[in-house]
Amino acid sequence: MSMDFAPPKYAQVMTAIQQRIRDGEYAPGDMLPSETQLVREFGVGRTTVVRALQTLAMQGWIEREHGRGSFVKGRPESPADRVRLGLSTAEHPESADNIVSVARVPAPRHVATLMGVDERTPVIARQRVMRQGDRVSAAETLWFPLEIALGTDLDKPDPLRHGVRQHLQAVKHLRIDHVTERLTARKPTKEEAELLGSSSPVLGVLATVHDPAGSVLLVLSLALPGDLHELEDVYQVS
Amino acid sequence: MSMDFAPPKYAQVMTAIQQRIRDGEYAPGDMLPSETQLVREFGVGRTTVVRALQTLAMQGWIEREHGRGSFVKGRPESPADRVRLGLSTAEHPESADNIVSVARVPAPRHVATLMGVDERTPVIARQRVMRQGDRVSAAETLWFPLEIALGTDLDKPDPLRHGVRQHLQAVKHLRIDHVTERLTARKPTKEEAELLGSSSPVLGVLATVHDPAGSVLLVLSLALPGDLHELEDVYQVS
DNA sequence: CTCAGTCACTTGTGCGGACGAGTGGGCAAG
DNA sequence: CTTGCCCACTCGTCCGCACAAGTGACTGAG
Repeated sequence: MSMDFAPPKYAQVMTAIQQRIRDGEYAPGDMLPSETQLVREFGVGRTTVVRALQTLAMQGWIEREHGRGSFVKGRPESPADRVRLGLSTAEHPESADNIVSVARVPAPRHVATLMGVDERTPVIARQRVMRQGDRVSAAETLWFPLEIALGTDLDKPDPLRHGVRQHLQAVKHLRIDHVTERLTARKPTKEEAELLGSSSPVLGVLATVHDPAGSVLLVLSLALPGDLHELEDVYQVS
Repeated sequence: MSMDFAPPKYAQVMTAIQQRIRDGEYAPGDMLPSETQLVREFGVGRTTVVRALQTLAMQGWIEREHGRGSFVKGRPESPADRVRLGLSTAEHPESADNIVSVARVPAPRHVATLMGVDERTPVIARQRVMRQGDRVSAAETLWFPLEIALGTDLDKPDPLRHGVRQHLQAVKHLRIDHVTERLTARKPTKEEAELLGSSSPVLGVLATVHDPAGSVLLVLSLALPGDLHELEDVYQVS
């Protein structure tokens, strides 16, 4: 007996209605069938229909007006689905040709500050580049506290085929919980300019990656040439 | 009889639990009282308790585990509460000393593209600066389609004491619904460099401001010197 | 004509009950 | 000691019902 999973009924009602909105059968502004009609159509109780509709309303698919009905709003805009630069960098797999250097170095001041350690404490610096065609499209340095890198391959110049995040999770059961990003416009450093082959302005991203307890797993510095990168963000005005 | 509003019971249960989490009575990781216990404590039906708990879970206050119980996660972090540069610019009141020029000019290419009109269509350009102490901390230009500016004071060089958003709302009942922002690093234009007194890299923000129907109310170009501005963003990793 | 009342319809909230399913501890057989 | 079963407890879902409250159209009194 396979007994394959049936999703709960309220979810079935939700996906059915979402599909009809996507298909244009229910257009924005239209009034949905009343709860009673949906009860009859799907053969479920009103509790179930109401739960489906209220969840859709919370997700922004529809609007409900007391005494009038439920109305289609459309596909919900992802609420500020900002690009997560720090995270995607930590997840990107490496290959042999994008690792520039891996070394044990004294922490520069801004990195030490973010890690909460003294300046010049030794840390692991892992420098990489991203390529777009034959042009270097980004230069990045990942800084790890020694105790994090201990026992991992993060301090070795071999490429991590599954990305930094996976490696930390698999080898030391360290989990990324949240990321703080600071973004500014600046001139590239000499090193970055050399790697990028240009000294025109870059977007500088400085991200601090934390575990659930708030400890710093790594600090990440990213230089994105302004002529190659644009960050987009859409948001609703309340 | 005043009959003042009592919030619905499920909301009362929610706020009671939220309060206890804020007060530390329920600490992160703690197991909440079971649904049955909450039913007894608040004197409501299980439906009501479940609805409260499920809503709290959706908002990120707690986690529910089938067969084990409900557990405190903590105060939910505001989900990517990004700085809304475009919107705050549209809301900022003006004063006599920060308006640089107001003129009718042909739309430059990137502005025309965003407005969906032909290049060189006449538009209103309203150029302003922001000051921090005695230094100019930002240069911005607001571009309005003629039909939007028509009948408003947007094309007059007098300061709008309540900001552009208020003015559009008050005079023409136009409402801002959503904003699209594109952000990059670049060199300032000659004009911007002159206003800013420096040609070091700037964060360039290009925001398109829409009404509920999707029409463009204005396009906004912002130049923020990189050495004065840093954008910060914190996000949770699912 | 105007206005208030009625009525059918909508959603909002709430209850009690029922059954399913996951978890974890205790207990007895092996 | 280990294994497997049972049982109490948890949350997940669903039902039918009830009443409150907002809306809008229609209707009859004035």
